[in-house]
Amino acid sequence: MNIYDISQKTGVSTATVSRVINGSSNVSEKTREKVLAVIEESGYTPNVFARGLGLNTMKTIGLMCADSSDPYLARAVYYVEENLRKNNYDVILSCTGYDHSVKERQMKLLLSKRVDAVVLVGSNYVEKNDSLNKYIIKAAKNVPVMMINGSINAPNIYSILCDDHSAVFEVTDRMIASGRKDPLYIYNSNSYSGMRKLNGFKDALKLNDIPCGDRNFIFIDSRKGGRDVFSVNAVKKAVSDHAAKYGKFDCAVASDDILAIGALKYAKEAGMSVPADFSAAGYNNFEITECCDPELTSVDNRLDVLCENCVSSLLTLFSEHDASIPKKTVFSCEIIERGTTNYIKKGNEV
Amino acid sequence: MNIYDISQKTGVSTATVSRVINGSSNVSEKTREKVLAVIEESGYTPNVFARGLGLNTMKTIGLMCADSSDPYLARAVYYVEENLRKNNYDVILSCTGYDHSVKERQMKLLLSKRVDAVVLVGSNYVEKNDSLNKYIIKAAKNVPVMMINGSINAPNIYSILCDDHSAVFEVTDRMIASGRKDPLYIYNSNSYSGMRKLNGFKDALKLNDIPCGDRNFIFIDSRKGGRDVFSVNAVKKAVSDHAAKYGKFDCAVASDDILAIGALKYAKEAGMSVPADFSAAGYNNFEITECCDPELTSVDNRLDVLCENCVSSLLTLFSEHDASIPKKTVFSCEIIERGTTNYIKKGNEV
DNA sequence: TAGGCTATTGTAACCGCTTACATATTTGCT
DNA sequence: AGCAAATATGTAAGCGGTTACAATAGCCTA
Repeated sequence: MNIYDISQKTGVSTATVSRVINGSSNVSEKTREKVLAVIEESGYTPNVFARGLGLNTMKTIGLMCADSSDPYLARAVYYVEENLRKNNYDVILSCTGYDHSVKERQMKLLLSKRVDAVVLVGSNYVEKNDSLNKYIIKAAKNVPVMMINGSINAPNIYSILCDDHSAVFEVTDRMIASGRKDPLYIYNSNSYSGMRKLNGFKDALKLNDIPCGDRNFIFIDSRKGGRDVFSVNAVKKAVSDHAAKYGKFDCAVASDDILAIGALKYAKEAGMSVPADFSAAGYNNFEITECCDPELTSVDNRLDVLCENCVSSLLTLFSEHDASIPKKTVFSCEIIERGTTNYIKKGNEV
Repeated sequence: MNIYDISQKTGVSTATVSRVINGSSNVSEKTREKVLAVIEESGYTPNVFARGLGLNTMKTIGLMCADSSDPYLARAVYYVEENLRKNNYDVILSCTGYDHSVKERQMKLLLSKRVDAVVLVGSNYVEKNDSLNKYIIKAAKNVPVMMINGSINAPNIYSILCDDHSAVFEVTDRMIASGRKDPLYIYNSNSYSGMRKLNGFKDALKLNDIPCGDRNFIFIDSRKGGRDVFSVNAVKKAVSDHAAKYGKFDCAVASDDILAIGALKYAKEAGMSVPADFSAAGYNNFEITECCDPELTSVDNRLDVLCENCVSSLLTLFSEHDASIPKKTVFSCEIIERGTTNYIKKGNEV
């Protein structure tokens, strides 16, 4: 069943059938109806390969992320897919893990499928001289690259970010304003956005004249070892070990909700009450924030907005030949206050 | 840059180049090397559309699920994608939501892309006379359909399940054995696996001569209303309302960890201590089980095993022309005991 | 009614690859 | 050396669409 069969059944040429299928205006109403009727009746579907061959596009975009089972990335994948599908684009998903050589290889595969664009989400493509980085820049010559929460400054690469720096700065600053003197920062990634968060914390300490050294940081590499390293209990142990070495802290700011919950668990076991003795704030504002007692203050980084923006930019790029979209778009985050913090300076007022 | 260019540069025919690319054995070693060298040097990539046109396949499978941001489904998506990619298959992801007409439409789209197979995950395609059901059966005539945690009995449709019935039965039975007299079941789906879980609970009550009526069930439809309905706090409220109407319960079995955590939150607020006065068990065994205090007993349903099996079955189907794989494969679950239950009959022994 | 214009339709080349079949080259034996 | 069989390579016909260009039909004006 191909376009020729349809043309035979209707008594018109394949060109006319093609015009009907593609909604060309140069077809008489009578012919259009006749053709559509036959197509409907015979259940004919155009062959995408043949079409792709001619047009060299298949309305498909490649979506790369390290691990689509990570709650944050899973949500990003969902939003991007949802928005693209609404616009009749398909998504080829490619989970790469965190190894750069794997990422590079899989991106090559994606491009060999002639995707119309590549979306990189939650990426840590930062190191300037990294081979992956160079490859991405090269690839962008053929196909637009959108980075969600990542950034490379090169032609045809666009980034969409949330203002992680400000968010962590603000969280930390409020923590200090509410009377905390000794903040701990727990982070899990040295990606582009990971670094921006880290600097937000450092800047807040600096601005408040709080000394800042090794004792103020715990790095837990969520990319290595999976759930043995990154689970709530693993984090609890890490915080506990850190405190054994450096002494107690009165609050924790974290780059992910899991980390903050690990810290809270440590605090409780150490006999501190929350938020009186120990305060904590997470990041991402996932459901898990409702699971602990008291509930976790967290940062909502508007992933839905970022993803929507990513897709609409892409569509603009596709629709207009010389369309121009911003190289970099930054959205602000929102701090969601819950029971693990008492930002209203309670400590000071009493 | 196409196969013809390569053939010109090497001085052989396009047929020979094609043979080299596809690893045909009928090429002399000398020619092969020469061709590979030119391909490598020129960075040539075969056009997948042209190839697909001839072969009518693109080594791509369609993966449908309701919501890839749901932790359970996200994990399934990840495992399936990972295993397929290892074997050089791409995955087109299609998130459908829970509306059957949308599912049907998107499955059509997937098939129009000539995917080599469709994987349906976490599906509730059960009602026999449903239009979607009929459509899937029809579609399976053209392309194999694998169902993970779903089942339709028809040619070319294969299901891979975990034994949800036994798991919930066992959880409930142990609950009763440890002294609980008044179990509540909270569930969120009337899908195929949802029903099997529900029946596991009912059977356990029956076997233990515990009366079983409306008061023993809360249904929270996770498919409607999203996080307003399905969040921990929403569940807490639902359980609280239910208890207000029917009186207190001494334990809860749930079809998802979130539900169990909601119940625990209710119990705590109602002044009960866990697990002395109130016991709970969840399902899926996600990280969230470590977030509550005490930690949540849950069922590990071996999603990784199911997904791996799904992919390897698919590969068998593709590789051998008349391959035969089981119509239905059932894996058993594992109960992970944590602090919210005291199965060792503590209650009785004291 | 011829001529000119526009709206509609048809013809056929092209997209880049695979592969059946035809042809050329080796190889192995007598 | 001569010949059959095995191996290597080439030719060209699809695969199923899209679309530039050509052809035709329909309509209006002078």
